[in-house]
Amino acid sequence: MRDSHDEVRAILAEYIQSNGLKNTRQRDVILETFLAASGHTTIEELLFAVQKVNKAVGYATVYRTLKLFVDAGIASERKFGDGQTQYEIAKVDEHHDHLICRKCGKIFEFEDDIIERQQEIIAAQFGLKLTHHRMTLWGEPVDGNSCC
Amino acid sequence: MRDSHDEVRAILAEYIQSNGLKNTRQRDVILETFLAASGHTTIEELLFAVQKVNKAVGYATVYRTLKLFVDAGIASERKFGDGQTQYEIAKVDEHHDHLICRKCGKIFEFEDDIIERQQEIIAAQFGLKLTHHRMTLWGEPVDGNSCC
DNA sequence: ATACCTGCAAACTGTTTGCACGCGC
DNA sequence: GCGCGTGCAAACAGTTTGCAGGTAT
Repeated sequence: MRDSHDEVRAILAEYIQSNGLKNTRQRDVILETFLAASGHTTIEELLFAVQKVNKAVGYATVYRTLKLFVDAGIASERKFGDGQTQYEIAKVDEHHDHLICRKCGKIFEFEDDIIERQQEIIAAQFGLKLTHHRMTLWGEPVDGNSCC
Repeated sequence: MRDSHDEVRAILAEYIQSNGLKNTRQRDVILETFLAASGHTTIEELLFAVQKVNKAVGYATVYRTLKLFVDAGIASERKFGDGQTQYEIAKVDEHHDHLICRKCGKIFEFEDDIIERQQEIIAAQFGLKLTHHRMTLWGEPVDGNSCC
């Protein structure tokens, strides 16, 4: 955990340095908050958490910083169609999809080779080479076997 | 083609009647435009097409009418994360996913039992019963075997 | 000192809603 | 005539951007 976060910090530091950007208090706080959330977070959630440390930070800075994170390759955007964009820590060379509990909203990540392979077959049937995909499942807890 | 559209018209007429709603010129035009598009359409595209027939129609009416179509069960909303909501003709008891060509933007529909079954297995592994899902694939044409 | 960065507010996009008038039944 | 529908504009939510002043290097 520790070292994976350290790796993320290092990637960002390197990106900032080599692009002539600057380290700032705000970016530090937002990064730590983002890492602490360690899952799927929205701008709003991040902003509120960040404001507990630094009251003056506004939406614009969080938006701009998250965009920076995406550019630096440490975050990726997800749009589940519920309005707000979700951000998660980008793990290089790891792809996963999502399963969302409709009751508690919890988001699970998974990866499935059978599906991935099947997707390539489907794309090929239409004469296309699969570049990427997005798959989201929604489910409800079966009684007595709840996730929440 | 003809009869499938007629069926849609009938469903809407029935819905309008049994809910004390009214037939209007605008709804007719929007419905016919929607059917003619017969694929994935945005509010904007619909509006422009509708305005060729009736210049006065505004966004609000198209939005409200498409919402009516969704309520009536003849249209369904799709959010691909590119900003605008897409609408397509709802086919009862038929589910499909989408494959989008990154070059020409063409949207293909497909259905795959292997994937559907696998999705249920995955949900079950997390203690959830799959309620619905969304899957979108993006691909590029392989040279000489283009879709566009 | 020179960029870059920040905070604020204003702009923007896609969508929804309040209201006065119009029209279907 | 009653009530739903329409068109317009204003309101919204999420996000982006311009600007004046602040700060890291």
